[in-house]
Formats: sequence, structure tokens, C-alpha cells
Amino acid sequence: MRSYKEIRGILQERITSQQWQPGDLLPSEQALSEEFGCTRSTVNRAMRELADAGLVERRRKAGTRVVQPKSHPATISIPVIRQEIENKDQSYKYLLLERLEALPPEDVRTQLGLEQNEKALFLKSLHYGDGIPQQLDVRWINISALPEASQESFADIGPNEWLLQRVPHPNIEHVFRADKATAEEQRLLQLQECEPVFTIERRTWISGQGITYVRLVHPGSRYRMATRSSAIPTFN
Amino acid sequence: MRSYKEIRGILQERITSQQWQPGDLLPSEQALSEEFGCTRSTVNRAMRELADAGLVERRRKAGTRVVQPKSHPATISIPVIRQEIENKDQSYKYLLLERLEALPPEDVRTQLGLEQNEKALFLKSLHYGDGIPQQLDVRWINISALPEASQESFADIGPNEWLLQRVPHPNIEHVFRADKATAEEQRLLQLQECEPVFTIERRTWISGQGITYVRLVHPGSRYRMATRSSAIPTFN
DNA sequence: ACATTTTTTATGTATAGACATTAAGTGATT
DNA sequence: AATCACTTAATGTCTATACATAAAAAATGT
Repeated sequence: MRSYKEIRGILQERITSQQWQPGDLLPSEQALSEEFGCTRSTVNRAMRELADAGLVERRRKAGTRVVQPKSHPATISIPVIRQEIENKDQSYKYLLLERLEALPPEDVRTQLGLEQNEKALFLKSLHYGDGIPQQLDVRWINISALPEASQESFADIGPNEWLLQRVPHPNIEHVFRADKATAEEQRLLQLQECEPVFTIERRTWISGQGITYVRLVHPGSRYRMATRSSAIPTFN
Repeated sequence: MRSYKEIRGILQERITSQQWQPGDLLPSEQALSEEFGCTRSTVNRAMRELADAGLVERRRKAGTRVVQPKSHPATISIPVIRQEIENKDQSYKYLLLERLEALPPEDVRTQLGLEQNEKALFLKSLHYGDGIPQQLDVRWINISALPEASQESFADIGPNEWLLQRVPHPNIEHVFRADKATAEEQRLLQLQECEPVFTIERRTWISGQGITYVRLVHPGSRYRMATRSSAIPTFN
């Protein structure tokens, strides 16, 4: 008797080995359940997970087809910078550079969904690994959504970490860029002439309400973002 | 009667609203099935999908707990550059700069898993949008794994696109970086002084056998990588 | 007090069966 | 040939039930 995992593995193998090619129709759940000697439910779960993984597409009545991918998937996990530094066995240091409540610029205001004259919390902080600057965090926080932020000094904990604890499961949008460093960035991050920065721009919100808008700026020579391993699963 | 999607939505709401906080134990499937008036299977599916999404962690006997996230997830889809250009309604042009079979450098050799004196196919190509260079593709292909590549001129189709069709579902590993441009990159991509490049490094393989190793080099000022929308689902 | 065994319990998986939903295919009608 | 309604086939979901498995908790023995 075959488990859904075994079946999923067999089907995946037939697809990646191109025994079944993009566009090809897979046998119906009915047919496969007979082939594998199990119920349709079991096959259903196997095929559903392959669909979740993007290997096949399923449509009622039309059946299940192997997908012709049009792009390469990549899933990234962006840890809090302290984690990243400590994982490299470096000493972590955090420095708050600026903290004030002010009217954000227009673009940030709309990103956070604030009123015309609503103030937000502005934070600028720097994170070191072994005494070398690794990340500049320039951030606006919506204090209407998070009044506790006004009470927090951020002297001892980075805003990223603080927010991750306080608002654990927001919606997120990221933009990644390679930028020329501004003069300030060059000074703060101790960059060499012409050294670029790797920028992560992040916007988070919960049910339509903006939480934070941040630019995480990294020295190009000291930062890389990598996908854990393979994109195609590798399930469990 | 509630569907697993409704239940999943209700549980998700209770988590994101922090009615259930990180570390909290959720009610058992049994208890929830009574609350929602359905069978345990239905609750199981709802909770399982929340676990897949990373919102909760489940362990036999111990139950289901809300996760305290330690990082921000981001899933990216990297389309073939032609798609990306045409989606912006720009005219696409492709130019093959170099094509030769040669011994790859040591690091590439190990990445592809080649023998000491095994040759590989080297390709260098440039992709334009509206006449402006957008991507430089510098690539090695394992011709032992893909003998057809030797027969392909790559005069009319980019290697990325060709490979996506030929090897649709490989394993993938990505590294993203902000780099200083080399002199050659500066010339080919028509970069300004000090303009950085956004580099995507990709390694693909199937069942241990290396397929390709590539550096996709983009002008920093003309490239951004973005996550589609939210990281936390947004399911179906 | 500590280690070992047993019990218990929540999740994990499978089954057999039912009905729902979607959309492809078919055939009749215009 | 185009449009309509009807049939049908494949996936989608749910139920009720059973047994498996992992690990926490309790009971037992030393």
C-alpha cells in the first residue's frame, strides 16, 4: 500500500525526468488510484501538493497537466540582522542614530496610509558585526497602528526585531535593488569609493493598515542573499 | 456547515489579530471540529495549510502552536528577461556575444560536477529593452547532461529561455548581490561611472547532475526585484 | 531521586463513500 | 457556422471511521 508521499514522489520523478513533459495530461485520480492500489483521496492529496508546488496545473473536468514554467521561483527568508551576524559567529552591536516623530514624506505617507497631517515615528539605526557596519535601517513606523512604539526608546533593541515580536504575522512586500550609495550611506557603512549597496525595501501592513516602511541598506561587498536550497520541493 | 477554507480563514484571523499570540497553544482538532460543527478531517486540512504557510507549528501529542517568526519570508518569481521586457511594452532584442566549448574554471567545474578535463559550453549574451542593455547572461552549460546544447547555435533564442523549455523543473539555487561592475560589464551594459550591477547567480541541477551555472548581471539603475504581494497567504 | 516502562493524547494518514462544482464535450437548434 | 442546452467526466470537498505514530505525561521499579 502506498502513502501519498510515495505517490507524490513517484509522480514528481516522472515529471522532473520528463517522462511526462510540460503540457502532457496526467492520468486521472481514478486511474492513478487503481495503479497504486489506494483510494482517490490519497492520490488527490499527492497531486494537490504537486500543484501547490507549481509542478502541475489542475482544472476540473480538464484534468491535470504538467506546467511549462515561465519563470524561476525563489523563496528567501530574511532573518533579523542580529541573527545573521550571530550565525556567522561575529559579535553584534546595535546603535540607534536617530529617533523622532515627524511628518513623513509624501510617498511614505501613502504607503502607510496616513492622514495629511499625521505624524509617524522615524528611526535610523546601524548594526555592526565584529565592529564593522553591516546594515543601516531607515524606517517609518505608523504610531496610530502601534501606539506602543511611542513608548519604546529603541535604545537597546533594533526596530526590526521589536516589530517582528510585536506584529508577528503582517502582510509583506519587498523590493530588492543594487543602488549607488549616498554620501551619508558611504560614511555610515564605511564604504569604499564606488562600493554599491544592496537595498531591501519592505512595507508591512495588517488588514489594510500600514505598519512600517523601511529601507535596509547593506554594503554590497559584505552582503549576499541566498535561497536556502532548491526551489522545487524537496517537500518533507 | 463550514468549509476548511472558512475555518482556515477564521484561524488565520485569530492569529494575525493576535487573539492567539506566538507561543499560544491552539485548541485541538477535536475541540475545533466541535466548535465549527464539522469533522476532524476538515479542521485538519485547515490547520495543516496554516502550518504549510508557516503561521503555526504542529507536533503530535504536543498540539499546535502559533509560531514566533524569526525572519521575514519572501517568494520571488524570476521571469525570463524577454518576458520582463515585453511586459513593460518595450521592444526586445537579443544578442549572442560568445559561444565556445572549453574547460570551465575550477569553481564552475565543481558546481556542475564535471570531471577534471571535461569541457562545458560557455555562452555570453546580452538582452536589450528598447535598445538599452538590460541583462548580461554569462553562463556555463553541462553538455554531458545536455548534449542537445552542442547542436543549438543560440543565435536566435536566449540560453535562459532555451533551458527553461528543455529542462523545465530542475533544482535551483540562487544568490543575489549588489556588485561593483567590472570594466567589461560597464562597457556592455552601458553603465555610468560607479553604477552598480544587480547580480543573480543561479545554479541548477537534476538528481545531483549539474545543468547550468549562470551570472545574470543587471544595471542597478534599471533593475528591481519585487515580491508579488504579501508573504503570508492570501491563499486561494 | 532517577531511570524505565506504560499510558494517554494530539496529530498524521488512509479508507469508502457521497455530493458539489466546473468546464469540456455533445448534440440539437437556429 | 454559431448558439444554445444537456450530458459527462474530472477535480474539489466533506463525512464517518479506523489505525498509526510521536511524544508528553503518568506510573512503576530500582
